[in-house]
Amino acid sequence: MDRSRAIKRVTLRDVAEAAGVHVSTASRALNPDTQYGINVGTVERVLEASRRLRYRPHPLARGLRTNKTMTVGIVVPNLENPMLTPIVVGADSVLSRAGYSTIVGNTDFDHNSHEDVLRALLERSVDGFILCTASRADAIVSALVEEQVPVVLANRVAENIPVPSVVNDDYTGMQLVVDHLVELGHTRIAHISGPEHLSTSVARRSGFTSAVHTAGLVVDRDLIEEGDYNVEAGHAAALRLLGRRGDITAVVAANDLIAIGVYKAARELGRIVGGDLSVTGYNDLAFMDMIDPPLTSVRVAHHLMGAESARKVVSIIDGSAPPTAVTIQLTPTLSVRESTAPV
Amino acid sequence: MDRSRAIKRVTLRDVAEAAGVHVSTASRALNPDTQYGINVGTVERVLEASRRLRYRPHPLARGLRTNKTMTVGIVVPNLENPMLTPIVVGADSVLSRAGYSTIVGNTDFDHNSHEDVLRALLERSVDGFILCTASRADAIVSALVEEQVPVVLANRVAENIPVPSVVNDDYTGMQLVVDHLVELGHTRIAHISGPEHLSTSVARRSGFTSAVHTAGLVVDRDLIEEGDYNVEAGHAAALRLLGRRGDITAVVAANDLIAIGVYKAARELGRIVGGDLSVTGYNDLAFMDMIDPPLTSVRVAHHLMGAESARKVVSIIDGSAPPTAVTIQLTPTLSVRESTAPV
DNA sequence: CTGAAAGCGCTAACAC
DNA sequence: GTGTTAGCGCTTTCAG
Repeated sequence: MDRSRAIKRVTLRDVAEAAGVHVSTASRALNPDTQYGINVGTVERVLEASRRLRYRPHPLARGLRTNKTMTVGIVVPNLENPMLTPIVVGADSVLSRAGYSTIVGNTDFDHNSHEDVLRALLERSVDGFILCTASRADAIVSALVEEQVPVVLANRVAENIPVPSVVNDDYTGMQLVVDHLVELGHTRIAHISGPEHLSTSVARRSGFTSAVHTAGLVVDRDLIEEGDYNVEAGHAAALRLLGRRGDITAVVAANDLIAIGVYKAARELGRIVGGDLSVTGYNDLAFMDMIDPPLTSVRVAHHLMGAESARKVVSIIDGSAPPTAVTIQLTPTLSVRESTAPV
Repeated sequence: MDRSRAIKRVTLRDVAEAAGVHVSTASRALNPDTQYGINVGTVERVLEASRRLRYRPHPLARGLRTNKTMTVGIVVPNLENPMLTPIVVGADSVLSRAGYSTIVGNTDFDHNSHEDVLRALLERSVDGFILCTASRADAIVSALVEEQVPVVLANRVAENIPVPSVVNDDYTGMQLVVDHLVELGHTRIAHISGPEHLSTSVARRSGFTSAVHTAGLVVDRDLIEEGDYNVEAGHAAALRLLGRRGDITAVVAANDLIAIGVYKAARELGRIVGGDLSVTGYNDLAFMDMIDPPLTSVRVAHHLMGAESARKVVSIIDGSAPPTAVTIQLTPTLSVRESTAPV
């Protein structure tokens, strides 16, 4: 019984008594924002006592008073997707350094709805959110922002919602890919995009078409397919694409999972990836250099994305920055590997 | 200002007033454990009011009183390791269903020490821990257990510490691997183990030697190398191993990352994986079926591992099970792929 | 500059 | 059965 109290807590009261002052004085002495009006000697005594007794403020008690919990929720569509963990880790790194704890919310598993997960976190009184789950028109995000909850979007943006976002420059990423393929001599370049309701899909798709256009190539409507961001959808889309257009020499996939689906389809159709068919991915997940053939992919600064999102949400929470609708864009690079080859 | 209060909280007081009873009565009526001694009519009225006002108890206030926060900390050595996320997701799924929130602690990044992370979580008043970070002789885990903090170990066990664990049956997993190789006719089978201070390394290694022995083969000392659980260590160990023993036809790696390191070494030495050299991994990470050649690996029920750990820690927290030193072993299976072939 | 007192929202003795 | 009271540990008026 009373297990969690086995380590008896040192309270502010203990510190105050040890320093020979009142609790309220101790409280003020310990808080940098309020210790300005306290005798230096008193402050020193309280600090010393606090150190000696190893005092740690009780987060719940403090939270109850201040209505701040020093936790932020980071919500991801699927923690098992290896593109999301670096974002979480990057965010957690910054947050923990700033004294915040990170609560991870996973939406896809168990069919937890996005809204349920957010509600649950909100009830837990998180101080703010980093959302990797926004769709382009996201009513839930919109509601959150309207309720003045500190929110930062990562990876995806939402349209017409005044909220800061930290994303990859997907448009530029696609330019890199297309330029690379054009340099290799490709002229029939296809694209398998992600679902239209996600901003990444749209940005990558328009980056693709614009780059193809700039290269002086035709952007044929039937060179574009849409699929979900997973292997199966990539597989199906590639079968459709390569089935109806035998002249395609390169497929630009909107992410690595789709690219892997393309690999499977190519194998079934007797096409050689890195031989008569070039394939590119996006995100440059771990192991993409180990698959067969190693995948040319756009490297995204996911750690930085998480870190920047965290910095942003912290500054909004502590009021040092307004929650304005800015978008921080991170610059991608291209990892060229054997899945792309000259025509 | 006062952003987080934008959504004005409905308090128990509001519910009590709406139901025409005292707060304490409302509290009792709402708590299944205490509503036994309350008029059914009263209970009904309170419940109705609570529903109507959308009352949600304030977790901090409740936690301050009860010294329970309904959060558990799950600590992993590296969230970006794809073998750990399914454990986290499996645990989170069970925990959230039981009303708990999950706080993830990541130890490796930023050189956060194991102890620092645990202390931080403990100060946040988590109700219990799921640790994927235990070493065989872990003083920190030992201290935690002594302080009567509810702890469950996942994936790895600690020796001589009375604490429940949920792990894979690594011994059996290795039997599967060795039996498979022996069936293919291999007689010079090498092993690259993980670091000795981790229980998984020891279990897999002894499973390996015992199975080799059972098959009537010699367990040569110089057929075994030790390395960390990562690609570089696997690479280095494989170079040493294959360098000194040219007759090796199969390498059993203690995990998939080591196996990938073996792939690299084999390539450098002109050996063909799946041809004149068979290689096996352990964990069967995502994409291991897509690398070149597809890796034969031991499939571990990571989701289940997380889920079982969560069930266990919850039952310890709520007192329905004692924190006895039991070990739950999960049965692995073998995913046979092209990295293993007849001699 | 510091102490006293109130109270965040809740639960749990203790009355009646 | 239900109300009264106290208090979890902290911050923050308000006095002095």
